[in-house]
Amino acid sequence: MRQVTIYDIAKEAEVSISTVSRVINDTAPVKGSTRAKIEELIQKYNFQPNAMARGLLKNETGIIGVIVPDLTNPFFPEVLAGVEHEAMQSGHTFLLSNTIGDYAKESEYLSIMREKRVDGIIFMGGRINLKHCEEHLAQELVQFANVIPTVLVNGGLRGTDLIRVAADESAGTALAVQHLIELGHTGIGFIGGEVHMTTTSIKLRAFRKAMKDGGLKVREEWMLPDSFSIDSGKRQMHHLLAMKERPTAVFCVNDYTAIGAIKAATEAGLSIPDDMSVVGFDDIPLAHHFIPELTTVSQQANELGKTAVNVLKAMMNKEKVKKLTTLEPQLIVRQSARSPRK
Amino acid sequence: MRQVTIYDIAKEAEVSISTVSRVINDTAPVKGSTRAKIEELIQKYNFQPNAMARGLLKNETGIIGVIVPDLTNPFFPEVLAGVEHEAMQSGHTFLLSNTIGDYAKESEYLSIMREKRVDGIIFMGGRINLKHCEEHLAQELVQFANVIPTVLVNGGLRGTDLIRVAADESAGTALAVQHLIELGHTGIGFIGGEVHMTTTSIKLRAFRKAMKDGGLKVREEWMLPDSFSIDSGKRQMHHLLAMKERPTAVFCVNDYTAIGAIKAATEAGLSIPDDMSVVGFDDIPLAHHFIPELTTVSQQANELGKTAVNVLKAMMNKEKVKKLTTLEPQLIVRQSARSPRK
DNA sequence: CTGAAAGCGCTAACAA
DNA sequence: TTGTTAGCGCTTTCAG
Repeated sequence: MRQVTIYDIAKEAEVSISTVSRVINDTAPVKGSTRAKIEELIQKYNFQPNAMARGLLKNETGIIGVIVPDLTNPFFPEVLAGVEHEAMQSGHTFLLSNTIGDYAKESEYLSIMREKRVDGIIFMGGRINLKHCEEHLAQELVQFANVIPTVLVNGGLRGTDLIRVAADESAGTALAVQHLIELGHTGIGFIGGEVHMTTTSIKLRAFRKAMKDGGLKVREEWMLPDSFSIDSGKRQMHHLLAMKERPTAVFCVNDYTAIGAIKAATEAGLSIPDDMSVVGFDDIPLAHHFIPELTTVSQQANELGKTAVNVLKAMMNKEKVKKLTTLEPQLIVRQSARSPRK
Repeated sequence: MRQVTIYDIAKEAEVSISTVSRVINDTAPVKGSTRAKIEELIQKYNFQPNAMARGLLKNETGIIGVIVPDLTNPFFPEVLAGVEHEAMQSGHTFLLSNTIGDYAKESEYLSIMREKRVDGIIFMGGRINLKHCEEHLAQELVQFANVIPTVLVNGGLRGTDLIRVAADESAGTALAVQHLIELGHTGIGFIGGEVHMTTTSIKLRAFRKAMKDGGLKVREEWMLPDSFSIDSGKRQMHHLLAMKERPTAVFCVNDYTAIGAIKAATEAGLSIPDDMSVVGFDDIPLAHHFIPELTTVSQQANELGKTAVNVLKAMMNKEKVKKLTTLEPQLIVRQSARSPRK
């Protein structure tokens, strides 16, 4: 089914294609009667100009590429919602790619996005979360960013000056740990995350600092990174429960691991928060509805998405933008943490 | 930053652009030495052909449009993951739109997708879930589908013969209710959903039928539709708890309402499933990790996404496809439902 | 094996 | 106010 083109409209209206183009884009005055006739025809055939043809000429697509590591982790849809809201304002749509942390897939998508000539991309997860990113992966992204406006969300590439938007995870961690300390906890554990990823090492460092600032000692055997899944939270809580001495509270790198930890503790007969306090990170929508409701740290995922788009738009307009835009996390106090039993 | 074109390559290689095109697409034999030179240049400049130019010519974009109602409901990311997996196989990418159930937004996105000349779309939620869809909304979609291959997921438009892929929600509901009946429940309530939406009316009807088949009477005051949110689940459970006579089990239209219902009951001092059984629908990832773990019905969201793409691809290849492809739901027995107390 | 040329659908000078 | 024309970057005959 061939779609109708500007030629079809022009022919039937007995004008040139330029005139049709003019009424479509309202780019120059057109006589009322011809305009009316053309508009009627556009209506009649439900004509939509071909974005590829236009894009080819104007060298833009109206498409923003978004690369996320894991759509099934509710944090990302939340960011996406923010991205979409903001993108829509300016008539941008977005091309989505789920990389499941596979670097090859990231490369592939990067390549596709270049072919498609997206107007800009927002990159999350994968290589930009690595403490030590392989040189060729880093270079690939740098080269990409040389050609297409790029913003990295919650990550970065050391030694490069790619534009970044990030929540201050260090401050967020401090908030959580301080809360636990104020509640009276003295033995606090750390669960989840992967040590080779910056999002974890940042939290690890902030955790140690907050403990020290609070006059507390960190017990190395209670430092239990693993991964970001619910199961890893469970696993490490089991681990903890098997010890003769346990912390009275744990900080988890995200809400998933916190949920896992609570699950494992509950199954083992503990009551959260009476027998142990747990705080999470991210404030996913379910945190509010879990039993018990999760005390956690909000990264303002939605805001993060909006901000990323706005920075990206500024770049697309060739405006000057800050290398790093930081969002302040907030502590969300709910039910999963309270003062320890005497 | 102008990107390099096929002309740049041709010039430097001292050949015509046709030859370059040939090596890119491997569409005709090219002398080894020239091919080598060209490939080297492509490498050197990191040349990527402009997809718009190619698309304009071949009249295809390699893009699949996906319209979803609510990204923050975990059911949809799950479907998307399936969509993506399958789309990738054939080199397709996807444009995503979140409509938050806003019909105007649906229209807008439909229009954008036509402009962008996507190769096909997958439509979920919104108008195709309405029991009575306004004529102009229906017509808009029908016209769209006339021009661009379209598959509707878990919905439809009565009176039209648009291609559909859907989980058998009726069978799924029966599975859940039968399970409850086998467990020994005789008083069963129904929570959540909106009566003007087919996904709800289908479940409502199947619920009534299953009750009847099981020799049970449905109590109208226990039929409590509302919406699909966690809060609506809470609200209706409160409602139920305030009655002098209550059911011993409730069927919820989705896992969100089930979670809400459990939450409200727990807060009111009941213990689930000891004091009341609850079954959900969808089997979102968290169903497995909630406390208690949710007994629910899986719609095979991931499979739904894959199937939709495969049907769509068949349509794009002008193959004949079935009007309706059905997926069988499965009962997932976990902890939130058990036999009632004597 | 390779080049010339037409054309995909549209916009934007430049004339008229 | 309108038409003519030259591309945007690429693929694909059709001739060599």
